Amino acid sequence: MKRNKPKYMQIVDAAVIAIAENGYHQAQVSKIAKQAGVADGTIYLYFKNKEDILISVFQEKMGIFVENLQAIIKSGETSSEKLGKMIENHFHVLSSDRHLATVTQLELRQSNKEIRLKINAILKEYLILLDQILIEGMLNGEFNQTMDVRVARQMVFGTIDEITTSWVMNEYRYDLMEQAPKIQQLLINALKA
Amino acid sequence: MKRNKPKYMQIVDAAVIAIAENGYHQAQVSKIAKQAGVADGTIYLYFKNKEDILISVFQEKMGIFVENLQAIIKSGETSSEKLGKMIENHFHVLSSDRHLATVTQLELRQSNKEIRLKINAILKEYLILLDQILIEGMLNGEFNQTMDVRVARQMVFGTIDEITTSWVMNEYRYDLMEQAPKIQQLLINALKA
Amino acid sequence: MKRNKPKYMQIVDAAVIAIAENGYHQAQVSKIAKQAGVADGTIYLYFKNKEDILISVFQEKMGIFVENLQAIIKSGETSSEKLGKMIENHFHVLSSDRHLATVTQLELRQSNKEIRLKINAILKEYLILLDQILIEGMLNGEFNQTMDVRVARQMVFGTIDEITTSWVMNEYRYDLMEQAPKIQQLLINALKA
Amino acid sequence: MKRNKPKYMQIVDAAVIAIAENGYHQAQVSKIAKQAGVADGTIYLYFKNKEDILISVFQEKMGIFVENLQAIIKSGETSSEKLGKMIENHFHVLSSDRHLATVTQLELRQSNKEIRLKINAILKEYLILLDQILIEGMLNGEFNQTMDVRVARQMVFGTIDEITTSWVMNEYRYDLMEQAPKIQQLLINALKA
DNA sequence: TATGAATGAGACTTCATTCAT
DNA sequence: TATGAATGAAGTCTCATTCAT
Repeated sequence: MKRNKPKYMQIVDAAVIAIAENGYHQAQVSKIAKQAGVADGTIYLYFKNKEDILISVFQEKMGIFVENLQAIIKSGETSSEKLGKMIENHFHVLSSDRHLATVTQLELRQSNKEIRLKINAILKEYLILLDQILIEGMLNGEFNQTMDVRVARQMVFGTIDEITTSWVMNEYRYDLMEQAPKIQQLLINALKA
Repeated sequence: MKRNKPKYMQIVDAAVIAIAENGYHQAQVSKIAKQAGVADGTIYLYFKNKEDILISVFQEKMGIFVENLQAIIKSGETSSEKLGKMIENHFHVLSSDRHLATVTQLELRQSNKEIRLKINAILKEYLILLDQILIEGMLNGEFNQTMDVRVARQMVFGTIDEITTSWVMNEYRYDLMEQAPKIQQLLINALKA
Repeated sequence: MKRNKPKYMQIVDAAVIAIAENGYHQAQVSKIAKQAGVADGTIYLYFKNKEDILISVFQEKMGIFVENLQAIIKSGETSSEKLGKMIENHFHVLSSDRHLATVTQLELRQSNKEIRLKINAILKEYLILLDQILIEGMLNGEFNQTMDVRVARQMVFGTIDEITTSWVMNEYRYDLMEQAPKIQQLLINALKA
Repeated sequence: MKRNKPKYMQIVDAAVIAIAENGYHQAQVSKIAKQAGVADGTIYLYFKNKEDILISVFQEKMGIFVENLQAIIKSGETSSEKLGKMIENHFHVLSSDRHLATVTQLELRQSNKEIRLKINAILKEYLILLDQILIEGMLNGEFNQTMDVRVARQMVFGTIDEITTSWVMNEYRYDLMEQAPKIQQLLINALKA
């Protein structure tokens, strides 16, 4: 299993840095290899092609969001609290790694449709967990029981994503974490029964 | 002024079609020229370079949104009604032109950071109008007077944008206009005093 | 029609020289372009890819053999004389253009199976004409009427080809044309009734 | 002496299979190693480089032809009979090992000029034996005493080689051995006094 | 002897842009 | 204005070979 070998994550991390610092189209395989401290050819012992690196970046990093969110869901609080914690977690992960934030919010979106479809498939796992929170809240009476879950999920994710992207495009000029309470309030207001 | 000559819009429209049909990275200048019925070189009599075509596409098409929204704002209804009409207008324009929807929601986002910054600058005009609606609603007591306008605007725009993008990625399988009332309800709920 | 434009043959001829002088695997597209006095990209206005250049080389040059052989067949002599003239023509064309001889006898044979299959298809036209001579000779009683035409054709072509290849591999050290009468005699002896 | 160690022939045989099954350019050292059941690096304990493997393949396999032909020459029959037996032997060896036939007739010819020169040097031993048969036949009056031995040899070898190559390119669709009598007749006719 | 992970040079092709007509 | 043939820079990936174990 390639993913367990040390160089796999070494290259994934190098890709994040290379893409963040050079931009998607200027992050040539040779730059990623140099950043990772390996030869160009070594990349291809761990990844099928350049596309595979990019998808792996998203996959590995998205894993952090998903794992944290799974823990949040199990935490046995109210649905509103879970939603709030999800937003905090999302902002926290990206606040702590600006390279990653730049890559996921700006650079990786420049990839072609094929890659973006694969990225979306990975994202789906995260969105399913979000749906869980929403449905749970509807069932336990916290959230509006007549709302359309898909639309609600798109509102929540769209809001989080837009806020994060703006923060990156504004070059992290303000504190992303500080935005969390305001958004929580707005979204919970929108959803509440 | 180049913009008033007939071939200017002819090329802009051709670009929308070429990009929608071939994808951003496969919409070479020669394809746009062919679609417009002009020679490759002619493009450069009207546009500085390829980037200039793409920005012009966004600029010309965004104008429709802005003009409509200006009319909506002047319509003298409640802020909630204005917000609702804005959403309807947004969905209506994109529903009526799937090529344009594909281009703005999917393809143009593959452009590099520089182009997207310019696109964002054009978008700003639209967002300022949205801010106007929100502030007006806060002043007249319809909306929560303590909310952060920027965050509220990002929620509204992020939600609209995410819903539209999902609709395009799902290949227009459902009716976008039908989503409007649900979103209006959620968003007005979120914002209301 | 690309083939009628002057640069088409210019590139084909440059390819023969570049391959003869550098060897098949060292005849990069950039070398062919340089030899032809055009930019690398210009090659791709006339040829689909590198493979297409190589096949075109064979096709265009093989045309000379075929045209000459067609004239020989029409010349109204005995079948033996036609066979003799075919051999002379074959040797004459390659004697007069050592670059071409090197390319067809040595270099082009290093190409992959796909290219070689296409080359063989082109060669087929030549071999069909050879079959015509043989069959005619069998019908008019000059050649053995019980022989297997395919085997006879393979003997004639195999002999010519082996002699030419040896001549090239021996770096043209002897006069190829001088070999013709000896081969004519042997082959006509083999075939005669 | 490396050649006597068991892994030497193991690798040579693996190379024949790997090249026959994958084609010359797709028979990477790693594939040959895998087919031989050894590590890539082990190859280099027995062979100087990849070229050395290919030449060794030809050398080892050519040995069969040469040994058989030496026995035929010693068999004390007429020169015509010896020539006939040579053809039969040639066809028999390749008929019995289609992998080998594919490799010698098609794949190995894709190698570069340098390798083919070395292969030709190995082939020379075989051709010298063929010359022996021809000269003997000329001296004892069976064959035409005025013919050019080199040309005659090229005719015989060129014919055999062309017939075998065609058989391989036609994917062994007909019986190679059945061709032998026809060729014997044609060639002996060509050579006879 | 044997392994196999790591190396790194090298080439085909695309496409935005130019400029002679 | 309009044309379109020509330009040429630039990047992904393969694979023979090495060498530490």
